[in-house]
Amino acid sequence: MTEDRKDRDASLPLPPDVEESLCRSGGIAGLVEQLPDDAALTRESTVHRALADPFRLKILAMLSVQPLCVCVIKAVLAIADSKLSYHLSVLKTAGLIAGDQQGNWIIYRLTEDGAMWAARPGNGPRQEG
Amino acid sequence: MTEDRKDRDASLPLPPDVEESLCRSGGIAGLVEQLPDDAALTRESTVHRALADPFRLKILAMLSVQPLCVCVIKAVLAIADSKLSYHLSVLKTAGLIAGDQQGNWIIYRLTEDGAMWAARPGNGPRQEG
DNA sequence: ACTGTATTTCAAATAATGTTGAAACACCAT
DNA sequence: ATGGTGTTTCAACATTATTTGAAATACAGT
Repeated sequence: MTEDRKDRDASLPLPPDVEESLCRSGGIAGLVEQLPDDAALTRESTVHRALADPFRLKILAMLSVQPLCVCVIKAVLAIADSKLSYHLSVLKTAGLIAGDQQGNWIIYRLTEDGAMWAARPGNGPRQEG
Repeated sequence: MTEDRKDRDASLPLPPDVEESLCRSGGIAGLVEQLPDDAALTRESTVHRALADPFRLKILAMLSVQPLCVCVIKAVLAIADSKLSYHLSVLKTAGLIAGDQQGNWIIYRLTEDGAMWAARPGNGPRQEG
């Protein structure tokens, strides 16, 4: 399929170390083949963006303990309703949490994805090292 | 130390399910104790922010194969020099990559942290399922 | 229907991040 | 020193994310 794997490096001058190991990787074409496709990268960057905020990480950590209604989360975070709602919507849109209505309340819980991202090195209770 | 663990939930009305399991978690105070501290959350959100971009994830994936000079990364990403430099600086600032000068080139590689974050579910080569 | 509580939505203001092209810097070879 | 190549920095601009307070929605009890 790819006709000229190694030839493509020939077009640009490289430091010796890189040239050698790149050659072993199958040249630039070989390197590219080992990368995730763009859709996967976009999907993953979306999750990271959703996790790129301390409030949201804290929400995830809380839900990691147990499902909670908004009012408890609000009591812990001590932020305005609308602000909390915004952060919840970011997490929900990213597919990390889901809310189930129960009477007057909405109880949020981790989704399968959310649980996967919450259970991660550096996410243990309290400081890590 | 914490004098009134369970009393604090008494102040706010909760859905029965949440109230019960929250009680088992030691009330709101008990829940809070299980959360990472703010410094840890901030630190982690910083890493996620650095990973919240497809270009940067692709760079990380590339360096996960082998160390590379900027010109090779540029050839794969096909973006302007200054743009690439910006994204490299974000990753470098987050402590995920480091650059070693070698003659005219700068060769970037994953740091220990970078390798840890690059080796992650959903980061395998090509689509995941 | 009406009230009260829990939560979300909206639009406007602010802040943070990403992009661009030009200029600067660092290094090697001459 | 000069010139060429690889890479970064800068400032202006464009885009996107976050915060805020007010208004809206949804539900339960009366």
